[in-house]
Amino acid sequence: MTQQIAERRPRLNRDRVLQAAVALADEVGIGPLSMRRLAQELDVVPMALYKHVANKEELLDGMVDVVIGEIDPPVAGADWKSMVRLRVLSARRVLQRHQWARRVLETRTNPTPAVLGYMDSFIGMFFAGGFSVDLTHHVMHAIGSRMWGFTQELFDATATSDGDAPAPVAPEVQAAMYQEMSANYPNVLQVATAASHDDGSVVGSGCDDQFEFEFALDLLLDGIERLHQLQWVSSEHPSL
Amino acid sequence: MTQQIAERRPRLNRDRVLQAAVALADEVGIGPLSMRRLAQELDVVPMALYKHVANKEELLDGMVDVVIGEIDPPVAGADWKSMVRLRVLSARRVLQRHQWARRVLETRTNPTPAVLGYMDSFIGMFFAGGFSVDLTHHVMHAIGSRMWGFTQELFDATATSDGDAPAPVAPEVQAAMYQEMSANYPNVLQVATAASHDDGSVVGSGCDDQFEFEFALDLLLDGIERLHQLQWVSSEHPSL
DNA sequence: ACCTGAACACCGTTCAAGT
DNA sequence: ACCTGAACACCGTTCAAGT
Repeated sequence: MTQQIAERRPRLNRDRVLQAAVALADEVGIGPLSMRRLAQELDVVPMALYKHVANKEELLDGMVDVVIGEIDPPVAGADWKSMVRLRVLSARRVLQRHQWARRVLETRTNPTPAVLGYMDSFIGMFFAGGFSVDLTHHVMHAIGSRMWGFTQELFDATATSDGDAPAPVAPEVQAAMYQEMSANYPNVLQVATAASHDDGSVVGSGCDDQFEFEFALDLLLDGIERLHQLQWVSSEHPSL
Repeated sequence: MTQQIAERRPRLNRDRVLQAAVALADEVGIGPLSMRRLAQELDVVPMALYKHVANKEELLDGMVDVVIGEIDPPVAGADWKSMVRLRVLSARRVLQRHQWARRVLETRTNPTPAVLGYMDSFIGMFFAGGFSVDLTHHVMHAIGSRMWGFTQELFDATATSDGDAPAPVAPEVQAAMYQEMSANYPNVLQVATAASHDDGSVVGSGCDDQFEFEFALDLLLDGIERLHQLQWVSSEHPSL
């Protein structure tokens, strides 16, 4: 009898905890994800989680590992540039499915095995392309978070803190914003309106995130290719 | 008499709150900065702060504004490339004095006037250099957080979460780490050792952050210069 | 071996009251 | 006009106890 009831809630284990945490974060965002809330979701008392995860930091580490596991492995038999490009765009798709993951990734203080594994195979793509260790090192820094398929966009319109849809702005408020912008930030306004001339909003970001991401990625990849062809070495510190 | 005592603790105002918050964050880090702790530092009950700052988010906004105020204005009469470069490096010095500011900046959900002002004058440097609105827009995205003098470095060794110095690693632990790295992450190890061959550590980042920052910055600036010279326009979407 | 309950030391913020 | 005190609804985590 009690066994029957127990079966309706299978034994907790690390994996079930992590999967539930990822699902919960996907649903409600990272802010409301607390140990207590997660426990509740699993029909368990908060302290039960601590048998499977040392503390909240380790929970977040585990969640990151789950997400990284979803990134495609490198495609075989292509040149380094397309391998890198495709991998980055795959990572991007994954991180976009788990909006919270970007921020959590940024707050990890030391890399988990999954993170190191990803970096290792990423570096391997440059090595396979004949890059020197030296150039590869600098290139990894230059690519930075783009390696994970995102860039640090301050104030990206899609990322509201509470996970709600952006609040609709009343027309008169929009007009007032426009006034203030044109008086104080004419350059910002010019760029913003040019970027969103085909959608209705004035200050909202009407620009194509994916295009911007690829623009910057290709700018970097082309620069990197040039350095590689020139057999650039850092010890000489020449102008690029 | 009571007036005498009151003079030893001058009236609170918004500026005093923000200055104290910045000083406290500089000292103890952003984690321990709570409304309660800040109030204590100001010899005041927590709720007293709420007369000068609507809530904690607004406090953080204000702190960001204080920091941005320390960035040098653009130097006059130089070409766009050196103007941008110098400004970014000035921002970098400021953000390095206030280590917490990077993370706080990243969590702002909508820009404060100081942020908009900085962006506006940043965009102005490209306009003054003859850039089209279109190219300027994409360039701003590509530069991203580098505009503020930092890049999103996951796991940078200087940023421990608690603000303590990195824990010293016992030699035998270091040896074990080396073993594990060479077995599982040979590429990471190769890059890491090459970068730190002149300092003692094996896995610690012995690389020159400033060099890496400028490497990536110049890679971008050179690519941007090339596009500008070619009068690149996004509507044609040519290969870069 | 795994889960529970009660407790501790924190948060940000509200409300009504004091001066 | 500004500051206070008590309270509320949350946190992560400890410890000792249950099964």
